[in-house]
Amino acid sequence: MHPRIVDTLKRNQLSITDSRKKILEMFLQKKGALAHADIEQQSGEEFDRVTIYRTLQTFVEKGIIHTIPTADNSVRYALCKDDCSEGHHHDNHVHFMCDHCGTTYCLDHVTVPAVVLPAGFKISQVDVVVSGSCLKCQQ
Amino acid sequence: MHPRIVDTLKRNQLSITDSRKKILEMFLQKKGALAHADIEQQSGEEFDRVTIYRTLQTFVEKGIIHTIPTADNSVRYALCKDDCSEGHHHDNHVHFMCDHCGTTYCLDHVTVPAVVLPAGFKISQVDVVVSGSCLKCQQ
DNA sequence: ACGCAAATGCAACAATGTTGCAAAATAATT
DNA sequence: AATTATTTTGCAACATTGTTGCATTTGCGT
Ligand SMILES: [Mn+2]
Ligand SMILES: [Mn+2]
Ligand SMILES: [Zn+2]
Ligand SMILES: [Zn+2]
Repeated sequence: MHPRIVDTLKRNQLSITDSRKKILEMFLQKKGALAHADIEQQSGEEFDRVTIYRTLQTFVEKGIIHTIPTADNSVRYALCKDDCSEGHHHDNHVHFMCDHCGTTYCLDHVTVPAVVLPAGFKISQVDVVVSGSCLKCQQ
Repeated sequence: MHPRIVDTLKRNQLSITDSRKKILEMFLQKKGALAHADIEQQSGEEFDRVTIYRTLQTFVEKGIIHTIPTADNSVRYALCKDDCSEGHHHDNHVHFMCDHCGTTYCLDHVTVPAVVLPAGFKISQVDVVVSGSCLKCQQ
């Protein structure tokens, strides 16, 4: 088991349960975005669907993972960097989704560009989601 | 009835039906994004849910409307400009969704900024979706 | 007006997500 | 370590969203 797991849960005042350990481990290993369905498949009947929904919700609230908007409106999740905390996400990087294999990447080193809007719009968050083909799927 | 309705349908080789006329009229009047649910409510039992799904699908394919990715992963649609055509959308403008009232705007005059990705990623589309509070909801 | 092609409505289904509540697991206390 | 208090889980039931097949209806070209 990944050493950071128990640590992360404790730091966020979450009790250490099997499902939380397992789901957090998936994110630490996979190193990419996961959808609810991915987790359900990979865990293979081990946990109830509802538990997975609630665990993901909790992780998002605590700033452990963030949601990723995608062009096809499917919900994906990925690990946050350390500076996210309860109710305060700072994941202002670009996301990429491969049209071919569906893999979703957090491009941590590509920050979202500044956007200038007409007067009257107050910006709270800018999401940039790029689609195309990824490294593996280049033909 | 809006004069452009029949024209638009004919130009796209679509037969003129009640549901298509009515749904297209909603987009021409509303001047903003519509969700499937909005259309269902506004049309009030007039059409079957399935017909609305199929009409929206057809309009997207023909380049009459485009989908809008949102931070909360709900599906919205808005009118395309005239230069979109069957299978070829050119709606590369920024979208704004108000956290307060939920209204979604096409900011036609704000083009999406260029994004530079690490080598290996081939870009086919960039979506920028901004959240915040809109003109009406400014406190 | 007629016949063909396309669109619609209905039913049935699938996928995704939410809620209430009793049982089980975890954490805190003695 | 045993007991109690608190959280979390699993289950069932339900809601929402979207898809598919097929018979019926509608629109369109002749
Ligand atoms: Mn990310
Ligand atoms: Mn738009
Ligand atoms: Zn790929
Ligand atoms: Zn608003």
